[in-house]
Amino acid sequence: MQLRMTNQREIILNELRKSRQHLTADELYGRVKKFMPRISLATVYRNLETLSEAGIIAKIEISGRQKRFDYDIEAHDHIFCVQCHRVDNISLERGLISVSSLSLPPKYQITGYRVEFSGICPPCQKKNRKAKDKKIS
Amino acid sequence: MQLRMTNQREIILNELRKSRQHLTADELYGRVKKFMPRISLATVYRNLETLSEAGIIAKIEISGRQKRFDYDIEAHDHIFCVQCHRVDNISLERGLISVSSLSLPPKYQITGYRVEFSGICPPCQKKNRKAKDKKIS
DNA sequence: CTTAGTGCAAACTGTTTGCAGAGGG
DNA sequence: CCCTCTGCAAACAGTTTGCACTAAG
Repeated sequence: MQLRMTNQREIILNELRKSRQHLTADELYGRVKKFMPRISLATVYRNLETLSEAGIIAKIEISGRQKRFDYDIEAHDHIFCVQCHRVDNISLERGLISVSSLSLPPKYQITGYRVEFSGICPPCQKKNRKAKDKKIS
Repeated sequence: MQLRMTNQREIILNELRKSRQHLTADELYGRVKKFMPRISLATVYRNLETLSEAGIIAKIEISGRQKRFDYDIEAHDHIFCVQCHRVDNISLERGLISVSSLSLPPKYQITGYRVEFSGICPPCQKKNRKAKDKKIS
């Protein structure tokens, strides 16, 4: 089963890459629709799945209800905003953590690990400051 | 708004604690129904939400589609099985990772982090071995 | 008594799937 | 031409919610 570079697939990939963000399927759907108004959400889902299986993009499972997709397939970690759920990359030294950091090693056959920071993103910090100012005045 | 210790709440809490596992809402529903056949799944969801808001249990967001709930509210990390999605505790030295481990520090106001190992759990390893043996013979 | 909690069904969100037709290679 | 991909609608899984009734304190 070989991949075809259809118009919709190309636009989806382009939009994800140029966004430089970690978008959900429906965020991407919104962007892609501007170029291709008749595209269906199912097509976006199917392509994101296909592209991530092919290793062209990465599917990331982060706290929150929706899956997000990453244009960057290098191993790296993420930080997400607890308020708006935006996700950004962080570069945490790989190798800092290893199986040997585990006391009480589980009898699992380890395949990997993920580190996920949480916090408040700059835009939300700004929003909070404004809201607070309003309250006071 | 104060908490009442209802019968259903007590059984849910008991079952989660005595399981020593990280159960999903419907796994717990199945267990609780044995004692209280007319309980509704919505009640289980509501109570898990309430109990975790009250800090009596912990809600954990791990890879996979369903949320799981943890009887242990101490800060600790998890490992999950990529095959059966079972979740277990791991003890990773807290303090190993800190904001200062981040090169290129994001401008986030950091609130925490989670580490999630993945692997194949002992029962699944066993299952795999059996399946393989069958194939060969 | 008061008001938090319950059971039920219906709504909702995010995602997947069956199908008939379109279009890439 | 073949077979992957598409749009559409319907199905699905997990979770939440409105409502009238129940029961904890």
